[in-house]
Amino acid sequence: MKLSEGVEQAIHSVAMLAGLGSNEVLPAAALAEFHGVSTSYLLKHLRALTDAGIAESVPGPKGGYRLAKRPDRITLLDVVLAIEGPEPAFRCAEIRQRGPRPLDKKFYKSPCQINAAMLKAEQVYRAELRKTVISELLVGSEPELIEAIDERECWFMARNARPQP
Amino acid sequence: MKLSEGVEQAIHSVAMLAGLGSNEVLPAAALAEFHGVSTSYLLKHLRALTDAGIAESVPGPKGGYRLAKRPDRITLLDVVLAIEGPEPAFRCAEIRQRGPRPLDKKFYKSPCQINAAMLKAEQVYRAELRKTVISELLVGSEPELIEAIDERECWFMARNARPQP
DNA sequence: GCGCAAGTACTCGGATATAGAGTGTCCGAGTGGACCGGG
DNA sequence: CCCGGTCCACTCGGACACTCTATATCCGAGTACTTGCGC
Repeated sequence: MKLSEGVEQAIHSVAMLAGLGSNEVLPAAALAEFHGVSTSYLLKHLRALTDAGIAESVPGPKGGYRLAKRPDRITLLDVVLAIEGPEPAFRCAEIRQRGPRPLDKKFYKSPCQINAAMLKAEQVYRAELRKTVISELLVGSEPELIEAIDERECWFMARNARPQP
Repeated sequence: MKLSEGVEQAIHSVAMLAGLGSNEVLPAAALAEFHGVSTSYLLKHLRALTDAGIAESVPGPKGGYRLAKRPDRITLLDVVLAIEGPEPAFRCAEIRQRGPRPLDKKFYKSPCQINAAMLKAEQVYRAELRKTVISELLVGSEPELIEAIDERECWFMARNARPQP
C-alpha cells in the first residue's frame, strides 16, 4: 500500500493554483520548477486533474493552468481520487471460491466479511480526506512560517503568473 | 493506491488457521490449494506473518503453520502491516523545499499541512482496521452460508490438518 | 524381539526470474502574439 | 499611419522508453518418519 508520488505533487500544485488571482494562470513548467520535479511528469497529473474537473487548462502562449472550482470546494479526496483512480485499495478477488469444492453460487451473492471490513475502513479513510479542503491547507500554525511561505510564493507568482484576457 | 493481493491471501489464511484445533497445524500447500493460489508465493506472506509474531511455523514432515496468538487478539491491522510494512501510504517527499529560493531550514521542522492531513486520514483508517479481530470474521449474516462454509472448511480440515505431538 | 542408525520424504526458508504499474521523456497539435508588407 | 496576413514561439496533449516493486518460481536446509541391520 503506497500512494504514488504524483499525489503529493498534485496536491501541492492545487494548493499553489489556489493562490492565483482571478483570471490568472500558471504554466506547468513553473509549477514543476517551483517543486523541483519533472515538468512532463507533472503534466500528466495536471491533465488528470483537468479530466476530473478540478483544474482547467488554457492552451497557447500565456496559457497555463488554473482551478476550475473554488478552493473551498475541492477536497483532498477529490485530488487523491483524480490521481489514483476511484477504485478502492482493497480488491476482493473472491479467492474463497477458487479452491476445491466451491460452494453454490447463491452463497456468494453477499461480499465476504473480510471485504466488508476492509471497505468499511477505506470509507472512513475517504471520509476523513473529504473533510479537508484545499483552502484549509494554507493556514499554518506559526505566523513566521506563513509569512515566509507567502513571501516566497508571491515572489514566484509575480515572476510566473500570467493574466488571462 | 493499491493493496497487494498478498494481503487478501494472508487474511484468508489467518482466518483459516483460526479454525484449527489446539495442537494442530496446516501446511502452506493446503492453504494455497484451498484458496487456489500459488504455494510458493503464499509461503512468502506466511513467513511475513511469522516474523510479525502472528503465526508460527513447524518444520519437517507433519509440520505446517498455526497461529501464534489467540484469534481474538489478532486485528486486521496486524495482518495488513505484516504484509505491507509499517510505513504510511503517503510519504511526504518535502517537495516544498526543493524548488528555487528554499526557505530557511528552521521553517521545515514541523511537517507541512498536507502531510499532516494525509497522515491523520491514515491513522483513522488504521484505527478502523484495528477494531476488527480475526475471530469476528467468521460470523456471517445468513445461517445457511455459515453452515455451508463450516461444512466445507471442516471437510478440508479433516483432510489436511495434522495433529502436532 | 529390540534398539540403533542411515535413508527418505516432506516441510519451511531464502535467493532468483518475470510482469506490471509507476516514473520519466520525447515529439506533435494547437493557439495567441509579433512582425512585415500593403493599402 | 492603419489594417491584414503570415510566421513564430510558447503552451498543452498524447505516445513512447525506463525503473522499481509486486508477483511467481526454483533450489537448498532441516526434521520426523520409515526401514533395514546388528545385537
